[in-house]
Amino acid sequence: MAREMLRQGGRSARIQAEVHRTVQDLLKTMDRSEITVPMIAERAGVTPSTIYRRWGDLSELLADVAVARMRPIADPDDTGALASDMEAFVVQYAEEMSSRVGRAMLVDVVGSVQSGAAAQCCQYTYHHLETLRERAVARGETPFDVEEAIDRVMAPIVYHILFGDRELSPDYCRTLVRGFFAVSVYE
Amino acid sequence: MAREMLRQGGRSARIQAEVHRTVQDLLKTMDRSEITVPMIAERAGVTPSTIYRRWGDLSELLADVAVARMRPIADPDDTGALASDMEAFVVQYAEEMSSRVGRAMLVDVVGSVQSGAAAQCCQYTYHHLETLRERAVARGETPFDVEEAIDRVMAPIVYHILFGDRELSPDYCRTLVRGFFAVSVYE
DNA sequence: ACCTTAACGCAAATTTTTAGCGTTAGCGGG
DNA sequence: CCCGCTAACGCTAAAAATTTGCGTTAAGGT
Repeated sequence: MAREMLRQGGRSARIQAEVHRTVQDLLKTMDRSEITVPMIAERAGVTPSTIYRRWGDLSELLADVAVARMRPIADPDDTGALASDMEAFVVQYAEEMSSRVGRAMLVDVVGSVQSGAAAQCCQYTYHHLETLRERAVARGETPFDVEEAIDRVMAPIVYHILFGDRELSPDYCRTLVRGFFAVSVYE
Repeated sequence: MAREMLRQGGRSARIQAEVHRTVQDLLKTMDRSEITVPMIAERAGVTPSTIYRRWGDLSELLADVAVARMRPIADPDDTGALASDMEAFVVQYAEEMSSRVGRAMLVDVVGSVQSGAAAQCCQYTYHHLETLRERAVARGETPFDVEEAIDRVMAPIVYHILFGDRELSPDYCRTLVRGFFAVSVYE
């Protein structure tokens, strides 16, 4: 997530927004491996050195853009019950992330050792699951352990996306969720 | 894994071995982000163009080296019982892969879209687990589902390594293994 | 309104990557 | 065992990307 900006407004913010938008546009058209910093700079109307100084290199920039895209814009859908809430959330997550660009985003985020992009990314999913949990509690349903949900449901999905060793059908996702609720094996 | 070599012996093989060895040496000394192709080429005694032509770019080369390093040299230890076999295997895997270079290897492998490095990598772990399963069957123990083991045990470990959101203590690994054997939730 | 300095643009210097071309040597056939 | 074919390499020049120095612009505080 780049570094914390000391100056958050004005020109600096405009450039960040423009560069982000340009990268997202390019990702629609071409493959991640074809994108270069000078290419982004030209389309965004900035000089390459600005990008290098601010983000360090291409992979950091891509990771920054990825976490920004993954930032939740809304809470998960409320379907009325915990099981269906989580099912919907997980299926949608798998669908988005198993796409060509989705996988690339995960790889970029995970590849960003610095800048805490990886940490930020899994904070987002943690937060979503926490929302589902609180919602369940408010409904009077028996809650669940968020960390266990990550291990039992999210982790397998991410694993298969990254290693590409298995198709991620909605059915498979639902099986994971049902297995999770069927029995808790922690503690 | 580069591309299939049409010529597998002689000079070509020597160069591959020398480049691999050089990369591994460099990874001990410096960070992955500081390594460059010309740097590798010089130390390995080859011209950079050779590396570019053969591996394409740095990330492909690093992924190639990573899978080569991850190639199993021996079967997992035989401790006499399935549960302890898997415990030992998983704890060792977590230890190796959560290290600085181990994590970098995973990232490189996962980042290598082409070349099937990712597929090869998870084939290795699949094979190891399959070995444990066959061994268990031979002993007359109740076998287990390898894919379920990947989902329930390996996936969480890889997830936490890549996102760095949790310490991977041996205790945590053992909890995963015990939870896996305590109950099967598939099918 | 003024001051400080983070962040930028520009351009030169450096490094990395690509591409052309001649040479070396692995491997199969005679 | 020797020969021919060509994959793979080395070398070099050109192209592209990255780094760096320095002057300029404009946030954000006083």
